[in-house]
Amino acid sequence: MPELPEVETTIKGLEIVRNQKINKVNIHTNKLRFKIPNSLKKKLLNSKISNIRRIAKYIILDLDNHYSLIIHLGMSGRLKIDQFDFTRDKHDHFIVVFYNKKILTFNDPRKFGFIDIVKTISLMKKNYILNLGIDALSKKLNSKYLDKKVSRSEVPIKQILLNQKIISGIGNIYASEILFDAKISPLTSGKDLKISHIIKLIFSIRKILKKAIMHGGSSIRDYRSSDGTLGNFQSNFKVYGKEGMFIGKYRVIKIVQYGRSTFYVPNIQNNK
DNA sequence: AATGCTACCTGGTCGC
DNA sequence: TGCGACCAGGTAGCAT
Repeated sequence: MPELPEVETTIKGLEIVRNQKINKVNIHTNKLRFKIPNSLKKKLLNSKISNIRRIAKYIILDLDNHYSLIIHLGMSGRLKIDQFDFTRDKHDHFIVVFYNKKILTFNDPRKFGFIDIVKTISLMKKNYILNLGIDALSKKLNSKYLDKKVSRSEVPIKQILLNQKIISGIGNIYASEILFDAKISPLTSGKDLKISHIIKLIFSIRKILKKAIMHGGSSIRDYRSSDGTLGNFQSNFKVYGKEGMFIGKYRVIKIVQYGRSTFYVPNIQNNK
């Protein structure tokens, strides 16, 4: 579910617990993608959320005790905020209760997400953070950087967009949407991209992701931001999940690259 | 070093 | 209505 826009939307919904102090922590599932650190509960209790931020698709909750809680939503993870009428749902793995009665819940049917806690000062040394490429919405993402990264690569651009070590934040849905917007074929090797393609690509990355954030994240099946609002970007997908539909006189087709679905319109995405 | 593939896990949908 | 096959937003870790 969660690509950069969904994570960004989730984070906005978490603002309600900024500066709130943690009263209780319940861990119902010990192992998600990784084992939840034994010390996690102890470090969270009676600490206060001092900052809420995003690094790529990682949600970072900085605490006032010099630790940071890291949450990754994986494929199906969600954070919800409840108050008063809370009942534990299936797949609610991790529940944080604040002194102001707000309740933060991590729900993840497929358990591909994870939760970690580290000293804030060593956050950037964590391998999964350290190896991330430039954030898709960072101003540092420019044509010089991207060209350097891809100009000798045989890998198709669709796959390059999914490579978090090059650009972080883009996932399988927005990769298709971005390439359609840029009129670039997903099959194009990095080395075959001209600098003009790369400039267009960066423009489309920003345009598509910002638009998705404005719409509150995507809505594949039932995506909701943490305050329960339904994201509504799905209606704005041009090609993702639209196999067989027409755009003008051309059909959207679906192919599989590296085991992932790609949707595109060959006649439009012709690199011209 | 780069790259391609599998595994992790649950649930929804589709065809029979 | 039931059952199996297949698909789904991500990425670590392995083999090549």
